[in-house]
Amino acid sequence: MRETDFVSGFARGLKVIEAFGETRQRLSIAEASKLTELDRATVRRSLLTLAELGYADYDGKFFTLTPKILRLGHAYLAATPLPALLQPHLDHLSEGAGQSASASVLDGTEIVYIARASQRRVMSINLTPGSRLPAYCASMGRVLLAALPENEARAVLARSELKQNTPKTRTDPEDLVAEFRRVRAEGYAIIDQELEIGLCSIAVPVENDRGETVAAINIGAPAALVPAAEMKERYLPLLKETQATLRPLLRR
Amino acid sequence: MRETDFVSGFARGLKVIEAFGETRQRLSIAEASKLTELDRATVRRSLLTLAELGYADYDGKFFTLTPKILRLGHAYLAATPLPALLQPHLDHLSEGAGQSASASVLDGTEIVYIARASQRRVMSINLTPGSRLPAYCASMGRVLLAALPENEARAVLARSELKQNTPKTRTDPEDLVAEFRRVRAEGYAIIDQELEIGLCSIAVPVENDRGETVAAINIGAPAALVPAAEMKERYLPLLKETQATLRPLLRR
DNA sequence: TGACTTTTGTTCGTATATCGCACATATTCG
DNA sequence: CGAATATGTGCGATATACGAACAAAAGTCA
Repeated sequence: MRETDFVSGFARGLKVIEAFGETRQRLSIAEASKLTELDRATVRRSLLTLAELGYADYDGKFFTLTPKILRLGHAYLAATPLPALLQPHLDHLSEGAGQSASASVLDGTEIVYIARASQRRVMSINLTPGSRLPAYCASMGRVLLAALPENEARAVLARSELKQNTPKTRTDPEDLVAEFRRVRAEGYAIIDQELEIGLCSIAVPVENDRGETVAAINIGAPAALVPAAEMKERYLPLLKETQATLRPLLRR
Repeated sequence: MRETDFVSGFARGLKVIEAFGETRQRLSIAEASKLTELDRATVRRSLLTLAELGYADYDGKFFTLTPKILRLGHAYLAATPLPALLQPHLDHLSEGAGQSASASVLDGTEIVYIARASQRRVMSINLTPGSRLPAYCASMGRVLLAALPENEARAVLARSELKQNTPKTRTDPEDLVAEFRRVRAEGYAIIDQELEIGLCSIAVPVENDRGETVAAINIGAPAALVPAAEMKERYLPLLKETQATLRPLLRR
């Protein structure tokens, strides 16, 4: 790609949109400038452009995103059949398990939630479609990484910041690669409080009719209610059942 | 706002992102150019920028959005507490009713889904967070419009394309304004196949502790299973219960 | 309170990047 | 093959970004 095939004004604007999120609902020009490391004048122009287009509100001091911004992510969710296809199965899964069920795909070193059926049970983590978690320490991430050729999985780990989130978090690349082999062989991954104390989850791949992994689904539960040792016997059958139901529905 | 406070390259890029969606998963440069009415060279630069940033894939012929694009809409969903707060209540509602439950807010002449709990039952409409429907003929839209001062509601109607979706669709502004009054007085709105034949729904406002309407929630059902006349007795109590549960949770 | 410091928002001139056109090239299809 | 359609590129006109300077507001402290 040539230098002139890049619209930096567009790239800068997208960066500004991403500066929201992370619990930051309202941003002043100066705050957005710091977060994006862009010049205040530039950020101001981007924000005013967003406001002019109706993607943001401006009260003279703070900018707030409007629901119109959802059109952008929705362009993906609507255009990709997968999320809509998975949703009812997640609802079923969630109801059957009495716990939250989610679906995600891999994007670089992170998993991205594309659909979710939550339960009333309050979890400290607030996940919605579009939420991201590091792949190496999430059950769906393990499943998705295990589906990659091993050198690619290693490359992702090399790019990942392997952080020790809890005392249980596994951060050794060789250890993780070995776990990927086990996941591939046994068809599921369990995370026991590696992401957050008190949170366990179990995931299986969603495969199309050719056996290619196109996403992952999981069930998450509080460790206090469901010990990691019980995750497999309680939820794996449900997940496998959903997996089998989905396979023939996924053509390509 | 001065002329130079607008970054047209950014605005053009956002338009290109929105060209996806509408069931269009893959777009060539020429297709995107037609949809956006932008010059091919411009669209090409925007698409290559998206690809360079990882928001799109390019196989040399077609561009496809990647899950990374969800970061943009997620910036709103994560920053706004409302969707996450409502989700578990929608799940509860959906489970209790055995039908899909949704929450939305008003954006101009349209309602935007911010959370949803769907049921296995297959509906022709595929709704996800970010989906949009015309407000005048949706149950949540009626509720949200009824919450506006009457002159504002009239202004929205004036800007709306009041389309006759089905023989049952009400399109007369005066008739609609009268219905808004009834909705305000009785606290709920029912749509009987005005949006689509075979689809009924009932909605109530979600109010904060000051009584201001901040969103709407609804339950939708196939007319074949639940006649419009039964919607009220079957689902209104559930909706009211949820409404009452939510009110004290919504501070401001 | 009032003077001083720091932070934030806005404006301006200019160097630079982008736009859209026109043309060149590539691909598709009858 | 030739027409039609799609994509890539060079260039002049135009729009944008940058950094600095200024203005205004907010915070700080005696």
